[in-house]
Amino acid sequence: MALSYNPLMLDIKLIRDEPDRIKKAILDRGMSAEAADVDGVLDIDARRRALLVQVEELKHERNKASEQIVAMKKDAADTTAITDRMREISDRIKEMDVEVREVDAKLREVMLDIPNVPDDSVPVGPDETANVEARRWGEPPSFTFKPKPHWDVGEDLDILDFQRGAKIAAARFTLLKGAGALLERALINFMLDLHTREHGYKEIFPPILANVETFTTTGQLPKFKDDMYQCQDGLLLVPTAEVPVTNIHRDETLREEDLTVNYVAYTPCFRREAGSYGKDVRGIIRQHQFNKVEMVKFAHPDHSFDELESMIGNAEEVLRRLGLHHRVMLLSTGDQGFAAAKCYDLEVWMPASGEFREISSCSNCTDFQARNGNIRFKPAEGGKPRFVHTLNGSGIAVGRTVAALLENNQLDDGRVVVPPALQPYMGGMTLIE
RNA sequence: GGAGAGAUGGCCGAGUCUGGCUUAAGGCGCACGCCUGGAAAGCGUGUGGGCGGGUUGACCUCGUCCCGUGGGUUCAAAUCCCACUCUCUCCGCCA
Repeated sequence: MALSYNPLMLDIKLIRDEPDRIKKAILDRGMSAEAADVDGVLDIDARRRALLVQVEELKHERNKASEQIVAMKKDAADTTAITDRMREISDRIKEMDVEVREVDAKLREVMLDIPNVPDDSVPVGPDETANVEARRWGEPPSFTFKPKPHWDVGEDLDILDFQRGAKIAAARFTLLKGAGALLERALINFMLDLHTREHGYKEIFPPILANVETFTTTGQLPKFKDDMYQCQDGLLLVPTAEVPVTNIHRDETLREEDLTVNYVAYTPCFRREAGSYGKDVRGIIRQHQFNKVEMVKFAHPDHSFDELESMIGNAEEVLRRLGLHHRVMLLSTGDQGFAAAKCYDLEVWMPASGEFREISSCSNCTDFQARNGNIRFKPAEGGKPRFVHTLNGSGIAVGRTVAALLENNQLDDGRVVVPPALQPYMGGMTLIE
């Protein structure tokens, strides 16, 4: 009976008030006006409101008549005439309720195509060529020999086993052995300890299967269904901890004084990687299953962009402690995700290929996901609840960190140096050999 | 997997059998006011959210919807019917 429709991505009122700004944002992202139909949204929204006025008028009439019938019954009066009339009105209401529901569904459908509005500080451009380097840390290591790609380093040390990973599961699954498995586990613990003890995050271990509502809040559904592994009972494997952790406070109203809420979670992540068949076929850069430590923040709208700076800084700190050369890229309008208002990528140096590779991505989704998931806070001063801003970022991708360490820290004899920060997590091991 | 019980506002809890002055009783909590040297007690007032209209800021005001979720019956549903979800108790199975 509830006519309110929930998942809207952008604020419909914002589209009503500033349609031109939204249209510009869509073009800046390199999307076509057909792909994200602002005028269509406005049109359907107007129809919806006109319909609501009519049907609510009828409902008002019905409620009044109800009181009247009660009074008449008390006087033992004949109510046939009025009930007959109300029968017709009720039928009409039922029809219109159906119409409203249809229009709501239609509105939701077109709204789902409208992306978040990029922040003013985001460089405008069509794709990654317009990204801006924010800063760079360290120096690329120098080698007296030709550095091997990480898959060769790993296989020669017998710590990565691609053949058996494929035998057990499929291509893009890798078996970690011995010091490789230990390194993976050490990195997870190192990252979690860093973020919980020094960066003020609360540790979470969420479900790794989640339902459709959860996936809808963060925007993976309905648009990216093909990249998700689906299980029975309507559950899906999470592609990142962002999905379950952002949903912790779905349909909740937080207290303003509790913001910012900082969570960090280690989970395995599962991605079908549909449509990336040719890419990164060797090594562990692109896997169907990989481990990731993820940071999630629920922030006050006034501070969310400061929180984004702090979050990317927290991700960078992982690489600094491991001594890995890296740079931070501010993504352009055309390269950032659908839900993001602003996004930094953290890229680590890979000496074998001589390029930087993404190892973390930190986004401020402003109120985009919060509206979807109805995640709000009550202002301490009183007044209506407002939507929080949600942020998420890798802190960082574990498998890619293994790859970076194997390549950057390899010696000419094939052994790999364990960075000091990691040694306590590996039983004092200083060399993988 | 089997059997049973339950889900009502920030919380507790009545109402459901017997549909309609229920715009959900009562209590607790909270906020403000009175009282007080100050406090407690006492007294009084107020106390959710969504959507929409009123020339869209805020405030105000009017309407509508929300008693786990979704359908149905009816002039009218917290209340009757159906399906589903979740919680609790017991049994079975299990790391």
